[in-house]
Amino acid sequence: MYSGQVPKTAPPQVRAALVERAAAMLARREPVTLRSVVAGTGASTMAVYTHFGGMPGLWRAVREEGFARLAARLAAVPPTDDPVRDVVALGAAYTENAFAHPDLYRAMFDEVAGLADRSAADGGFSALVAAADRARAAGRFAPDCDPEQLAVRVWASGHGLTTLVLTGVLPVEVLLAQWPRIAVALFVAVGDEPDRCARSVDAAWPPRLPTPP
Amino acid sequence: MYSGQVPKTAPPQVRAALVERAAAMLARREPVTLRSVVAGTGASTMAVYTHFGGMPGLWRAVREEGFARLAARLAAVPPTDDPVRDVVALGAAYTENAFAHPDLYRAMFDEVAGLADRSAADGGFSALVAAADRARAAGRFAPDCDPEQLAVRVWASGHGLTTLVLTGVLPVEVLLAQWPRIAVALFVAVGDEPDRCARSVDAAWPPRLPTPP
DNA sequence: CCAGAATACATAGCAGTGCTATACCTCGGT
DNA sequence: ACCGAGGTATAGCACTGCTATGTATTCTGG
Repeated sequence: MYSGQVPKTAPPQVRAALVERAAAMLARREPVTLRSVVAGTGASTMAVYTHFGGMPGLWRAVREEGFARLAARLAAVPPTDDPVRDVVALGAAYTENAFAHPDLYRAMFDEVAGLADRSAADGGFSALVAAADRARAAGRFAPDCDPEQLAVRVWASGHGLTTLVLTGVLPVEVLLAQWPRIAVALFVAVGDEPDRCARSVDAAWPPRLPTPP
Repeated sequence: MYSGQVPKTAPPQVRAALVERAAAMLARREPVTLRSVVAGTGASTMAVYTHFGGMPGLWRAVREEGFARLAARLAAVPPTDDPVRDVVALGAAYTENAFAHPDLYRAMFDEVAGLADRSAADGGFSALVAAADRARAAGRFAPDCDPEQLAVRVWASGHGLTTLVLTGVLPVEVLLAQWPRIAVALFVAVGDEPDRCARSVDAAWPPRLPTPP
Protein backbone atom coordinates (compact mmCIF):
# COMPACT_ATOMS: atom_id res chain seq x y z
CA MET A 1 0.00 0.00 0.00
CA TYR A 2 1.00 3.61 -0.27
CA SER A 3 0.86 5.84 2.81
CA GLY A 4 0.53 9.10 0.95
CA GLN A 5 -1.83 10.40 3.57
CA VAL A 6 1.12 11.47 5.69
CA PRO A 7 1.22 15.28 5.66
CA LYS A 8 4.16 16.22 3.51
CA THR A 9 5.88 19.11 5.25
CA ALA A 10 8.80 20.17 3.09
CA PRO A 11 10.52 17.99 0.49
CA PRO A 12 14.12 19.04 1.20
CA GLN A 13 13.60 18.29 4.88
CA VAL A 14 14.05 14.61 4.16
CA ARG A 15 17.68 15.26 3.24
CA ALA A 16 18.51 16.88 6.57
CA ALA A 17 16.53 14.28 8.50
CA LEU A 18 18.42 11.41 6.93
CA VAL A 19 21.81 13.03 7.46
CA GLU A 20 20.97 13.90 11.04
CA ARG A 21 19.73 10.41 11.80
CA ALA A 22 22.80 8.83 10.20
CA ALA A 23 25.08 11.05 12.28
CA ALA A 24 23.12 10.24 15.42
CA MET A 25 23.33 6.51 14.77
CA LEU A 26 27.04 6.92 14.13
CA ALA A 27 27.41 8.66 17.50
CA ARG A 28 25.43 5.88 19.19
CA ARG A 29 27.81 3.37 17.59
CA GLU A 30 24.86 1.67 15.90
CA PRO A 31 25.49 0.12 12.50
CA VAL A 32 24.61 2.73 9.89
CA THR A 33 22.96 0.74 7.14
CA LEU A 34 20.60 1.71 4.34
CA ARG A 35 17.52 0.10 5.85
CA SER A 36 18.28 1.06 9.43
CA VAL A 37 18.71 4.73 8.52
CA VAL A 38 15.42 5.06 6.67
CA ALA A 39 13.57 2.99 9.27
CA GLY A 40 13.31 5.83 11.78
CA THR A 41 12.27 8.48 9.29
CA GLY A 42 9.30 6.59 7.90
CA ALA A 43 10.77 7.05 4.45
CA SER A 44 11.62 4.23 2.09
CA THR A 45 15.04 3.03 0.99
CA MET A 46 14.53 4.85 -2.30
CA ALA A 47 14.77 8.22 -0.53
CA VAL A 48 18.50 7.65 -0.07
CA TYR A 49 18.86 7.21 -3.82
CA THR A 50 16.70 10.12 -4.91
CA HIS A 51 18.42 12.50 -2.50
CA PHE A 52 21.98 11.18 -2.29
CA GLY A 53 22.34 8.75 -5.18
CA GLY A 54 23.23 5.92 -2.84
CA MET A 55 24.96 5.16 0.43
CA PRO A 56 28.31 6.72 -0.56
CA GLY A 57 26.42 9.93 -1.24
CA LEU A 58 24.83 9.78 2.18
CA TRP A 59 28.25 9.24 3.78
CA ARG A 60 29.53 12.21 1.83
CA ALA A 61 26.72 14.36 3.21
CA VAL A 62 27.44 13.09 6.73
CA ARG A 63 31.10 14.04 6.35
CA GLU A 64 30.13 17.49 5.13
CA GLU A 65 27.84 17.85 8.13
CA GLY A 66 30.75 16.88 10.37
CA PHE A 67 32.99 19.51 8.80
CA ALA A 68 30.25 22.10 9.12
CA ARG A 69 29.87 21.34 12.84
CA LEU A 70 33.62 21.56 13.29
CA ALA A 71 33.77 24.88 11.48
CA ALA A 72 30.92 26.22 13.61
CA ARG A 73 32.69 25.12 16.77
CA LEU A 74 35.93 26.77 15.69
CA ALA A 75 34.09 29.94 14.68
CA ALA A 76 32.69 30.13 18.20
CA VAL A 77 36.19 30.49 19.65
CA PRO A 78 36.42 34.20 20.51
CA PRO A 79 39.59 36.05 19.45
CA THR A 80 41.49 37.64 22.34
CA ASP A 81 44.38 40.07 22.50
CA ASP A 82 46.77 37.08 22.60
CA PRO A 83 46.70 35.57 19.11
CA VAL A 84 49.11 32.78 20.07
CA ARG A 85 46.71 31.75 22.80
CA ASP A 86 43.95 31.83 20.19
CA VAL A 87 45.80 29.37 17.98
CA VAL A 88 46.02 26.96 20.91
CA ALA A 89 42.37 27.62 21.78
CA LEU A 90 41.43 26.61 18.25
CA GLY A 91 43.47 23.45 18.68
CA ALA A 92 41.69 22.74 21.95
CA ALA A 93 38.30 23.27 20.33
CA TYR A 94 39.39 20.97 17.52
CA THR A 95 40.25 18.12 19.86
CA GLU A 96 37.15 18.74 21.95
CA ASN A 97 35.03 18.35 18.83
CA ALA A 98 36.92 15.22 17.80
CA PHE A 99 36.44 13.54 21.16
CA ALA A 100 32.82 14.63 21.44
CA HIS A 101 32.00 12.91 18.13
CA PRO A 102 34.82 10.38 17.63
CA ASP A 103 33.10 8.21 15.02
CA LEU A 104 32.00 11.22 13.02
CA TYR A 105 35.55 12.52 13.17
CA ARG A 106 36.91 9.23 11.87
CA ALA A 107 34.31 9.14 9.11
CA MET A 108 35.19 12.69 8.11
CA PHE A 109 38.79 11.81 7.42
CA ASP A 110 38.12 8.40 5.96
CA GLU A 111 38.14 9.85 2.49
CA VAL A 112 37.89 13.57 1.99
CA ALA A 113 38.49 13.37 -1.74
CA GLY A 114 35.33 13.90 -3.73
CA LEU A 115 33.78 16.14 -1.13
CA ALA A 116 31.27 18.36 -2.86
CA ASP A 117 31.30 21.20 -0.37
CA ARG A 118 34.88 21.72 0.69
CA SER A 119 34.15 25.20 1.97
CA ALA A 120 33.17 23.87 5.40
CA ALA A 121 36.49 22.09 5.82
CA ASP A 122 38.39 25.10 4.51
CA GLY A 123 36.39 27.37 6.79
CA GLY A 124 37.71 25.72 9.89
CA PHE A 125 41.23 25.80 8.55
CA SER A 126 41.08 29.45 7.60
CA ALA A 127 40.21 30.32 11.21
CA LEU A 128 43.52 28.80 12.21
CA VAL A 129 45.32 30.67 9.44
CA ALA A 130 43.72 33.93 10.52
CA ALA A 131 44.86 33.48 14.12
CA ALA A 132 48.40 32.71 12.98
CA ASP A 133 48.35 35.78 10.76
CA ARG A 134 47.25 37.94 13.68
CA ALA A 135 50.15 36.55 15.69
CA ARG A 136 52.51 37.53 12.90
CA ALA A 137 50.98 40.99 12.65
CA ALA A 138 51.35 41.39 16.42
CA GLY A 139 55.06 40.70 16.17
CA ARG A 140 54.91 37.36 17.94
CA PHE A 141 55.90 35.49 14.79
CA ALA A 142 58.61 36.49 12.32
CA PRO A 143 57.49 38.63 9.37
CA ASP A 144 58.54 35.96 6.88
CA CYS A 145 56.41 33.33 8.62
CA ASP A 146 53.76 32.00 6.26
CA PRO A 147 50.59 31.71 8.40
CA GLU A 148 49.12 29.09 6.14
CA GLN A 149 52.16 26.84 6.35
CA LEU A 150 52.36 27.25 10.11
CA ALA A 151 48.67 26.41 10.34
CA VAL A 152 49.31 23.22 8.40
CA ARG A 153 52.06 22.21 10.80
CA VAL A 154 49.87 22.92 13.82
CA TRP A 155 46.90 21.12 12.31
CA ALA A 156 48.81 18.07 11.12
CA SER A 157 50.50 17.50 14.47
CA GLY A 158 47.21 17.85 16.34
CA HIS A 159 45.40 15.67 13.83
CA GLY A 160 48.08 13.01 14.09
CA LEU A 161 47.94 12.86 17.86
CA THR A 162 44.14 12.90 17.81
CA THR A 163 43.81 10.03 15.35
CA LEU A 164 46.40 7.98 17.20
CA VAL A 165 44.44 8.42 20.41
CA LEU A 166 41.07 7.76 18.76
CA THR A 167 42.31 4.52 17.19
CA GLY A 168 43.61 3.33 20.53
CA VAL A 169 47.32 3.54 19.77
CA LEU A 170 48.11 6.17 22.38
CA PRO A 171 46.36 7.01 25.65
CA VAL A 172 44.70 10.40 26.00
CA GLU A 173 47.33 11.59 28.45
CA VAL A 174 49.91 11.57 25.68
CA LEU A 175 47.83 13.95 23.60
CA LEU A 176 47.25 16.26 26.54
CA ALA A 177 50.94 16.29 27.48
CA GLN A 178 52.62 16.31 24.08
CA TRP A 179 50.58 18.61 21.91
CA PRO A 180 51.38 21.77 23.89
CA ARG A 181 55.06 20.88 23.65
CA ILE A 182 54.76 20.54 19.87
CA ALA A 183 52.89 23.84 19.72
CA VAL A 184 55.55 25.66 21.72
CA ALA A 185 58.28 24.19 19.52
CA LEU A 186 56.46 25.29 16.36
CA PHE A 187 55.74 28.80 17.66
CA VAL A 188 59.26 29.37 18.98
CA ALA A 189 60.65 28.15 15.68
CA VAL A 190 58.88 31.00 13.89
CA GLY A 191 60.10 33.63 16.32
CA ASP A 192 57.96 33.65 19.43
CA GLU A 193 59.76 34.26 22.72
CA PRO A 194 59.91 30.93 24.65
CA ASP A 195 58.61 32.02 28.05
CA ARG A 196 55.85 34.18 26.68
CA CYS A 197 54.93 31.41 24.25
CA ALA A 198 54.64 28.89 27.08
CA ARG A 199 52.32 31.22 28.98
CA SER A 200 50.12 31.70 25.92
CA VAL A 201 49.91 27.96 25.33
CA ASP A 202 49.11 27.19 28.94
CA ALA A 203 46.35 29.78 28.86
CA ALA A 204 44.29 27.75 26.38
CA TRP A 205 45.29 24.18 27.16
CA PRO A 206 44.21 21.52 28.07
CA PRO A 207 40.87 21.03 26.30
CA ARG A 208 37.83 19.77 28.18
CA LEU A 209 37.45 16.23 27.00
CA PRO A 210 34.42 14.09 27.84
CA THR A 211 35.29 11.38 30.32
CA PRO A 212 35.25 8.12 28.36
CA PRO A 213 32.68 5.63 29.73
CA MET B 1 33.59 -33.56 -4.17
CA TYR B 2 36.77 -33.18 -2.21
CA SER B 3 40.06 -32.55 -4.00
CA GLY B 4 42.26 -34.24 -1.44
CA GLN B 5 44.63 -35.35 -4.18
CA VAL B 6 46.33 -31.96 -4.09
CA PRO B 7 49.75 -32.45 -2.44
CA LYS B 8 49.46 -30.81 0.92
CA THR B 9 52.75 -29.06 1.58
CA ALA B 10 52.52 -27.52 5.03
CA PRO B 11 49.33 -26.70 6.94
CA PRO B 12 50.38 -23.35 8.43
CA GLN B 13 51.31 -22.17 4.95
CA VAL B 14 47.65 -21.49 4.29
CA ARG B 15 47.66 -18.73 6.90
CA ALA B 16 50.53 -16.86 5.29
CA ALA B 17 49.11 -17.40 1.80
CA LEU B 18 45.76 -15.89 2.77
CA VAL B 19 47.33 -12.91 4.52
CA GLU B 20 49.69 -12.31 1.63
CA ARG B 21 46.91 -12.55 -0.93
CA ALA B 22 44.70 -10.21 1.07
CA ALA B 23 47.52 -7.67 1.32
CA ALA B 24 48.22 -8.00 -2.40
CA MET B 25 44.57 -7.46 -3.28
CA LEU B 26 44.52 -4.48 -0.96
CA ALA B 27 47.51 -3.03 -2.80
CA ARG B 28 45.83 -3.66 -6.16
CA ARG B 29 42.79 -1.80 -4.82
CA GLU B 30 40.64 -4.85 -5.47
CA PRO B 31 37.75 -5.43 -3.08
CA VAL B 32 39.01 -7.73 -0.32
CA THR B 33 36.08 -10.02 0.32
CA LEU B 34 35.83 -13.43 1.91
CA ARG B 35 35.16 -15.31 -1.29
CA SER B 36 37.55 -13.30 -3.45
CA VAL B 37 40.44 -13.89 -1.06
CA VAL B 38 40.05 -17.65 -0.91
CA ALA B 39 39.38 -17.89 -4.65
CA GLY B 40 43.02 -17.53 -5.63
CA THR B 41 44.39 -19.92 -3.06
CA GLY B 42 42.19 -22.86 -4.02
CA ALA B 43 41.04 -23.05 -0.43
CA SER B 44 37.47 -22.80 0.71
CA THR B 45 35.77 -20.03 2.64
CA MET B 46 36.01 -22.14 5.78
CA ALA B 47 39.79 -21.72 5.81
CA VAL B 48 39.34 -18.12 6.88
CA TYR B 49 37.28 -19.26 9.85
CA THR B 50 39.53 -22.13 10.94
CA HIS B 51 42.66 -19.97 10.74
CA PHE B 52 41.41 -16.49 11.64
CA GLY B 53 37.97 -16.98 13.12
CA GLY B 54 36.38 -14.75 10.50
CA MET B 55 37.07 -11.71 8.36
CA PRO B 56 37.92 -9.40 11.27
CA GLY B 57 40.58 -11.89 12.29
CA LEU B 58 42.00 -11.86 8.76
CA TRP B 59 42.09 -8.06 8.80
CA ARG B 60 43.85 -8.20 12.12
CA ALA B 61 46.49 -10.51 10.64
CA VAL B 62 46.86 -8.21 7.65
CA ARG B 63 47.42 -5.24 9.95
CA GLU B 64 50.02 -7.17 11.91
CA GLU B 65 51.72 -8.04 8.63
CA GLY B 66 51.73 -4.36 7.76
CA PHE B 67 53.32 -3.42 11.06
CA ALA B 68 55.89 -6.18 10.64
CA ARG B 69 56.84 -4.88 7.19
CA LEU B 70 57.10 -1.35 8.56
CA ALA B 71 59.28 -2.52 11.44
CA ALA B 72 61.52 -4.42 9.03
CA ARG B 73 61.85 -1.37 6.84
CA LEU B 74 62.74 0.83 9.79
CA ALA B 75 65.21 -1.75 11.09
CA ALA B 76 66.97 -1.61 7.72
CA VAL B 77 67.83 2.06 8.24
CA PRO B 78 71.52 2.01 9.17
CA PRO B 79 72.61 4.10 12.15
CA THR B 80 75.25 6.72 11.32
CA ASP B 81 77.40 8.99 13.44
CA ASP B 82 74.67 11.68 13.19
CA PRO B 83 71.78 10.46 15.34
CA VAL B 84 69.60 13.46 14.48
CA ARG B 85 69.97 12.58 10.84
CA ASP B 86 68.98 9.03 11.75
CA VAL B 87 65.74 10.18 13.33
CA VAL B 88 64.86 11.97 10.10
CA ALA B 89 65.96 8.95 8.07
CA LEU B 90 63.53 6.83 10.08
CA GLY B 91 60.82 9.36 9.33
CA ALA B 92 61.67 9.21 5.65
CA ALA B 93 61.55 5.42 5.67
CA TYR B 94 58.22 5.64 7.48
CA THR B 95 56.65 7.83 4.83
CA GLU B 96 58.21 5.79 2.04
CA ASN B 97 56.58 2.69 3.45
CA ALA B 98 53.25 4.47 3.84
CA PHE B 99 53.22 5.68 0.25
CA ALA B 100 54.45 2.38 -1.12
CA HIS B 101 51.48 0.59 0.47
CA PRO B 102 48.90 3.32 1.07
CA ASP B 103 45.87 1.08 1.52
CA LEU B 104 47.75 -1.23 3.86
CA TYR B 105 48.85 1.81 5.84
CA ARG B 106 45.28 3.03 6.15
CA ALA B 107 44.08 -0.41 7.16
CA MET B 108 46.80 -0.61 9.81
CA PHE B 109 45.59 2.48 11.59
CA ASP B 110 41.90 1.81 11.08
CA GLU B 111 41.69 0.15 14.45
CA VAL B 112 44.83 -0.85 16.25
CA ALA B 113 43.01 -1.85 19.43
CA GLY B 114 42.74 -5.57 19.83
CA LEU B 115 45.94 -6.25 17.98
CA ALA B 116 47.27 -9.59 19.17
CA ASP B 117 50.91 -9.00 18.35
CA ARG B 118 51.72 -5.44 19.29
CA SER B 119 55.43 -6.14 19.35
CA ALA B 120 55.76 -5.40 15.65
CA ALA B 121 54.22 -1.96 16.04
CA ASP B 122 56.27 -1.27 19.14
CA GLY B 123 59.39 -2.51 17.36
CA GLY B 124 59.22 0.23 14.77
CA PHE B 125 58.57 2.83 17.44
CA SER B 126 61.45 1.69 19.60
CA ALA B 127 63.83 2.25 16.70
CA LEU B 128 62.78 5.89 16.73
CA VAL B 129 63.20 6.07 20.49
CA ALA B 130 66.66 4.53 20.25
CA ALA B 131 67.79 7.10 17.69
CA ALA B 132 66.47 9.93 19.85
CA ASP B 133 68.27 8.49 22.84
CA ARG B 134 71.52 8.34 20.90
CA ALA B 135 71.06 11.99 20.00
CA ARG B 136 70.63 12.79 23.66
CA ALA B 137 73.70 10.77 24.59
CA ALA B 138 75.69 12.56 21.91
CA GLY B 139 74.83 15.90 23.46
CA ARG B 140 72.60 17.03 20.61
CA PHE B 141 69.51 16.97 22.80
CA ALA B 142 69.26 18.21 26.38
CA PRO B 143 69.93 15.65 29.12
CA ASP B 144 66.40 16.02 30.48
CA CYS B 145 64.87 15.27 27.09
CA ASP B 146 62.73 12.13 27.30
CA PRO B 147 63.51 10.22 24.07
CA GLU B 148 60.20 8.40 24.17
CA GLN B 149 58.17 11.58 24.42
CA LEU B 150 60.17 13.22 21.65
CA ALA B 151 59.65 10.13 19.52
CA VAL B 152 55.90 10.46 20.06
CA ARG B 153 55.98 14.06 18.93
CA VAL B 154 57.99 13.21 15.84
CA TRP B 155 55.83 10.23 15.01
CA ALA B 156 52.49 11.95 15.56
CA SER B 157 53.39 14.92 13.39
CA GLY B 158 54.63 12.67 10.60
CA HIS B 159 51.63 10.39 10.93
CA GLY B 160 49.27 13.34 10.80
CA LEU B 161 50.79 14.78 7.65
CA THR B 162 50.94 11.33 6.05
CA THR B 163 47.30 10.50 6.70
CA LEU B 164 46.16 13.93 5.53
CA VAL B 165 48.02 13.40 2.27
CA LEU B 166 46.83 9.81 1.85
CA THR B 167 43.19 10.81 2.34
CA GLY B 168 43.53 13.54 -0.26
CA VAL B 169 43.26 16.53 2.05
CA LEU B 170 46.73 17.86 1.38
CA PRO B 171 48.99 17.48 -1.67
CA VAL B 172 52.24 15.57 -1.29
CA GLU B 173 54.30 18.73 -1.61
CA VAL B 174 52.97 19.94 1.72
CA LEU B 175 54.28 16.85 3.44
CA LEU B 176 57.66 17.14 1.77
CA ALA B 177 57.97 20.83 2.65
CA GLN B 178 56.45 20.96 6.13
CA TRP B 179 57.64 17.85 7.91
CA PRO B 180 61.31 18.86 7.96
CA ARG B 181 60.27 22.21 9.40
CA ILE B 182 58.33 20.46 12.15
CA ALA B 183 61.28 18.18 12.79
CA VAL B 184 63.72 21.08 13.10
CA ALA B 185 61.34 22.88 15.46
CA LEU B 186 61.01 19.78 17.65
CA PHE B 187 64.75 19.10 17.71
CA VAL B 188 65.74 22.68 18.42
CA ALA B 189 63.14 22.78 21.19
CA VAL B 190 64.99 20.00 23.00
CA GLY B 191 68.35 21.65 22.66
CA ASP B 192 69.83 21.00 19.23
CA GLU B 193 71.74 23.84 17.62
CA PRO B 194 69.60 25.30 14.78
CA ASP B 195 72.13 25.34 11.93
CA ARG B 196 73.56 21.95 12.71
CA CYS B 197 70.02 20.60 13.12
CA ALA B 198 69.00 21.90 9.70
CA ARG B 199 72.00 20.22 8.11
CA SER B 200 71.16 16.90 9.80
CA VAL B 201 67.55 17.08 8.65
CA ASP B 202 68.48 17.98 5.08
CA ALA B 203 70.86 15.02 5.00
CA ALA B 204 68.01 12.51 5.26
CA TRP B 205 65.11 14.32 3.62
CA PRO B 206 63.16 14.17 1.34
CA PRO B 207 62.04 10.53 1.08
CA ARG B 208 61.86 8.78 -2.25
CA LEU B 209 58.16 8.53 -2.93
CA PRO B 210 56.70 6.52 -5.79
CA THR B 211 55.31 8.77 -8.51
CA PRO B 212 51.54 8.51 -8.26
CA PRO B 213 49.93 7.24 -11.49
C1' DC C 1 50.91 -50.86 12.92
C1' DC C 2 46.65 -49.59 13.75
C1' DA C 3 42.32 -47.73 16.30
C1' DG C 4 40.38 -43.25 18.06
C1' DA C 5 40.38 -38.49 18.58
C1' DA C 6 41.10 -34.07 17.01
C1' DT C 7 41.47 -31.09 13.38
C1' DA C 8 40.72 -29.06 8.80
C1' DC C 9 37.91 -29.19 4.99
C1' DA C 10 33.99 -28.56 1.23
C1' DT C 11 29.31 -27.72 0.47
C1' DA C 12 24.88 -25.63 1.11
C1' DG C 13 22.20 -22.46 3.06
C1' DC C 14 21.14 -18.48 6.23
C1' DA C 15 20.18 -13.36 7.23
C1' DG C 16 21.69 -9.11 5.93
C1' DT C 17 23.86 -5.65 2.66
C1' DG C 18 23.54 -2.00 -1.25
C1' DC C 19 21.20 -1.38 -5.29
C1' DT C 20 17.75 -1.34 -9.29
C1' DA C 21 13.43 -2.07 -12.06
C1' DT C 22 8.78 -1.16 -12.11
C1' DA C 23 4.39 0.47 -10.92
C1' DC C 24 2.25 3.94 -8.30
C1' DC C 25 0.95 8.38 -6.39
C1' DT C 26 1.29 13.44 -6.11
C1' DC C 27 1.83 17.72 -7.97
C1' DG C 28 2.48 22.00 -11.25
C1' DG C 29 1.73 24.18 -15.74
C1' DT C 30 -1.14 25.24 -19.94
C1' DA D 1 -9.18 19.27 -16.60
C1' DC D 2 -5.51 17.00 -18.52
C1' DC D 3 -0.87 15.29 -18.73
C1' DG D 4 3.95 15.00 -18.06
C1' DA D 5 7.59 15.11 -14.54
C1' DG D 6 9.37 13.66 -10.31
C1' DG D 7 9.41 11.47 -5.71
C1' DT D 8 7.88 7.08 -3.57
C1' DA D 9 6.87 2.16 -2.31
C1' DT D 10 7.48 -2.62 -3.33
C1' DA D 11 9.83 -6.62 -4.86
C1' DG D 12 13.65 -8.67 -6.30
C1' DC D 13 18.67 -8.90 -7.75
C1' DA D 14 23.69 -10.18 -6.70
C1' DC D 15 26.56 -10.03 -3.14
C1' DT D 16 28.42 -9.94 1.76
C1' DG D 17 29.99 -12.50 6.14
C1' DC D 18 28.83 -16.40 8.58
C1' DT D 19 27.28 -21.15 10.28
C1' DA D 20 25.60 -26.05 10.28
C1' DT D 21 26.66 -30.45 8.69
C1' DG D 22 28.92 -34.19 6.96
C1' DT D 23 33.47 -35.83 5.28
C1' DA D 24 38.33 -36.36 4.75
C1' DT D 25 42.83 -35.91 6.81
C1' DT D 26 46.20 -35.86 10.36
C1' DC D 27 47.89 -36.59 14.90
C1' DT D 28 48.21 -39.53 19.14
C1' DG D 29 48.52 -43.67 22.22
C1' DG D 30 49.02 -48.52 22.83
